[in-house]
Amino acid sequence: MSQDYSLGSVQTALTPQERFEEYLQSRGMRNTDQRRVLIERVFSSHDHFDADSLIEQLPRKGEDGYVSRPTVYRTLAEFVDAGLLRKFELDGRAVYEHDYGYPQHDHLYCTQCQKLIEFKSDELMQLREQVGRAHDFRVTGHRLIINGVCGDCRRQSRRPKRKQDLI
Amino acid sequence: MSQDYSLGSVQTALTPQERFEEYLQSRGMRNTDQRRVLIERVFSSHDHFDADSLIEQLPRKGEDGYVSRPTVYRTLAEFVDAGLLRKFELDGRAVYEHDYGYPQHDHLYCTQCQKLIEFKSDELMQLREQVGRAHDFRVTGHRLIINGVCGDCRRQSRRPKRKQDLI
DNA sequence: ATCATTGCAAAAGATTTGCAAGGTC
DNA sequence: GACCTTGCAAATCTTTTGCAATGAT
Repeated sequence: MSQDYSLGSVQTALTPQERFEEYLQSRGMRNTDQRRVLIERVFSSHDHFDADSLIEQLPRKGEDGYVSRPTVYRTLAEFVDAGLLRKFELDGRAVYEHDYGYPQHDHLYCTQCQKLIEFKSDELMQLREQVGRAHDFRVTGHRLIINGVCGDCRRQSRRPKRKQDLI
Repeated sequence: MSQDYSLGSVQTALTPQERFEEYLQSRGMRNTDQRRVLIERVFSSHDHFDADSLIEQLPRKGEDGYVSRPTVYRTLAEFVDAGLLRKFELDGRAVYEHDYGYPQHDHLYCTQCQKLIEFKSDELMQLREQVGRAHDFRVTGHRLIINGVCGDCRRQSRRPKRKQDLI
């Protein structure tokens, strides 16, 4: 039901479920089976995901616990609104990750295997404030993605080259 | 025909037009009226733009110099390939900016007026290498967008608050 | 003459919306 | 019972693609 916030988590009083309940009540919104199914699924593992991969993990149409595609999109937007998820764009599609109870970080993106690797940098936070000051700009957030090739992919492509492979 | 590369430009031997000619010839591709119209329009000012805003600036269907939408998309992809333009995503759509003869930089994005402000940071370049090394990752590029509110927008919203405005 | 390029129409992919039916408080 | 939420179907928005006609070398 709940999940582990290991790697660098932050002290949080409420579970995502509880936090979302609060959010709903404060807005006169209602909790439903679909919202419960989604928050359960979304917070049961700490992977990055997009709407499609989330839907793949959910019960199909006709099965118990099915949630329609529009409702998935609507609910993901609510999770972002509630501060539970963070959303960003990658190759033209929306990608989501845990926000609530999870520290600010950025990503390395392997253009070979599409893997996202998280990293934290305090210097970057300083840098963004400094740049903001220099441009009369009130900074509220940022998004940094460093592209390249991860170690695994580099090792895989470095297979011994025979004569036939050349040219 | 040509344009100024003022603000922090880099020494370049060829105009974008010439550079593109080279690119085309090296690939057995042909130059056409459409490609000439587009390169002329794209490099006549140094703004960021998306496909739609570019098309708005071009002659309409029936007029002289018209370029169809698919050709605009195809040609923008060629410009990116040729190293003339850089492409990135903003709010779900593709945005282009000059790359050829223009130095590496990043952006402040005003979430109020959608303005993009360029800035350069050598520290960021160092930081990205450092992070790469720490994660066994060969860095090939990055994209940083700092969000916030620009000075103009802050001043506009800071209108004098009278008693009635409060609460 | 050959083969790249264009414009058209249509497709595709991701996300959003109108609305009647159903569910929650 | 009031009204929020859902699922469906369809719309939207941006970008891409198949293909026959056109154009460049």
